[in-house]
Amino acid sequence: MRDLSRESGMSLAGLYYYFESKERLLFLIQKHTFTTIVQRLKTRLEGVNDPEERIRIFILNHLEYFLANQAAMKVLSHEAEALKNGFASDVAAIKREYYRICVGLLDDLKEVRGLQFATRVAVLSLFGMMNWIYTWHNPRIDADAASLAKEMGDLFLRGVTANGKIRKER
Amino acid sequence: MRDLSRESGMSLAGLYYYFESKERLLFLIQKHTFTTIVQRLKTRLEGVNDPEERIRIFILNHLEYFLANQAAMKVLSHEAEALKNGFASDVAAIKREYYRICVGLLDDLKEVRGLQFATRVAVLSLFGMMNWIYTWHNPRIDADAASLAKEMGDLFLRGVTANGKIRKER
DNA sequence: ACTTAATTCGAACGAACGTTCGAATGATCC
DNA sequence: GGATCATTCGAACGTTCGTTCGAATTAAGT
Repeated sequence: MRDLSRESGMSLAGLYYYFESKERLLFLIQKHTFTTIVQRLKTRLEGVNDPEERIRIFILNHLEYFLANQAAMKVLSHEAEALKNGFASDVAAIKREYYRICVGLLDDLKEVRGLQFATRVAVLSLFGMMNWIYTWHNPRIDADAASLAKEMGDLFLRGVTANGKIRKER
Repeated sequence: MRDLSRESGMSLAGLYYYFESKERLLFLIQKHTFTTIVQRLKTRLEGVNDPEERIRIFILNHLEYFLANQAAMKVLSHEAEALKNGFASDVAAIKREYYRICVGLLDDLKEVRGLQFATRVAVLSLFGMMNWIYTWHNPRIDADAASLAKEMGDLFLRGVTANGKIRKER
């Protein structure tokens, strides 16, 4: 809170005039963040019917937000379980909705293509892949969200062995 | 430190007889953990030459350790950057070695199979996939390390669209 | 101009945390 | 048994943190 006070220019006591506690402030940030991500995702998915393309949109939407707000997402990832029961359930509901959307996208792909895999593990692996980015992404070295979304999409959909195979004398 | 004191049965001051600071204790835990993982991996890789099999061993080794010490790995993931410069470099060296091993495994696969993909992104995506598990794995619901290693290995190597395709009337 | 409400802040409180100190206890060797 | 060293601990110190309080300042309405 003292850090926020310094950075925002408002006194420590002043912050408490607007936010009744540190926990409630964190709650508001989390709620706003996840609501925004879900909302943007829904807009982007409108009118797109191809299951694979929809999954790629999901990945791009997620990565774009994460990289645009990297510092914030780092905090949110770290404080994911910091909310006490009263606040936690509200945020958990939004997260669950987001999770369910991803499950839906994968199940659609499964049905259309006749695939067989554990959806839960696939979804959570995809989240891991995307969320972990806050630990390593360096704007000076690494590509932007669009490129990374393409690469991670290829990886998730086809794996390392099925992408960009080049001819090889044999 | 007070938590450790309570759980271990030794007094708070007693802990400081064995560990000169909280930071040094964290350093020792991190060093021991990562050294153990690397060491076990090297042993398991001996005598295995098939590049794909070697990657599957890497994944299994990682997941087994993570799930066997889930609580500990949760802390280590959270405190990854908590060490001040003096301690950090030592741990960073081991982590870098571990990272380089994984890069080597993927480059081998690339060469033998004539593949083309960004190794850095692939490795870090794989780490994300595996490390994120501490946020969701529930022993009562989810499979054990061996099954998950198989699933994540399939996913990483072939993606969701190339595994377990079932016949479908069309 | 005066009242009322909204906003802002310096200063402090109480709890938690990392750490230290000196004394007590236990073990070892002569 | 006494000297020496290792081990253990209760009690505290200094700092940081989340939070509160009362007063000061500003804005709004009549």
